[in-house]
Amino acid sequence: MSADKVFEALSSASRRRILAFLSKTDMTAGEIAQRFADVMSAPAISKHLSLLEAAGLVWREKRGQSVHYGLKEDALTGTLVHFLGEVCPRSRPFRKESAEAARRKKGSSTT
Amino acid sequence: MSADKVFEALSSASRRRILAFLSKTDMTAGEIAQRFADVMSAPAISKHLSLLEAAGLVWREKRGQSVHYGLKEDALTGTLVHFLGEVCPRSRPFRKESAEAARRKKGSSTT
DNA sequence: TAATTATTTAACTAATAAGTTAAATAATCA
DNA sequence: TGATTATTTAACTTATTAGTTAAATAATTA
Repeated sequence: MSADKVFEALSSASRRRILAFLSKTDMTAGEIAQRFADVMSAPAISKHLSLLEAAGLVWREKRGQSVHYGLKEDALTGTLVHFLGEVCPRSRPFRKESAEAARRKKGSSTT
Repeated sequence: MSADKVFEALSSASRRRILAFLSKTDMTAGEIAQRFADVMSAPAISKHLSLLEAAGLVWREKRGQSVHYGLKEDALTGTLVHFLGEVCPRSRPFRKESAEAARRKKGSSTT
């Protein structure tokens, strides 16, 4: 679950697309492979999923014949937010976004 | 300034260290090279800086003999926050971090 | 102008990555 | 058991990356 592995995993547009696809719901390897069949073979998807799992960004669970994969949102956001904290401790846009998120969360009580 | 180039740029631990080093203040290519001299040559640093600039993560300005580089925080946070929004629209840790950031910003008025 | 300093470019090497197809493994079902 | 389905592993190819040293470029100064 090192930052190295996370950023390595995120460096591929294919893997980022897989993560985005998983954001809606978890899915089997076959479903994911089918979704990207126009662009990549099933073994290629399988390798991407292994790498994503090694980076700690997805979980994997075998159920019967299929293997289900799901996003580990906390690992992803944790790493990126931590990195942002290191590199831009006082970034304006991040704080802006943060303030918005906090506002949405609380309703308009802080407005 | 594509997300592709940003994630590509961030995939290297060396480049992430350069970014973190630039977070304190901007610096000349020579100063940066000196900082990492134990681990990498000046031409290697120069290539990393070019790549970071191509990704839109740093600016470059020639002043006299030297070339100064500085972090473009907004580009970095913008890309990562946008990506998080796509992949984990309702991530808990991000919101938690967001709430903290908002709190720090406002003082303890919301506590 | 010649020498020095700062940085980048060129040419190269070694390692790694992303994809391929074919074969192996594992679970289910007739 | 044998066939089918789902997924992964193996073996391989091609392209890219990160680094190297040596040479080129550009600005400054003696």
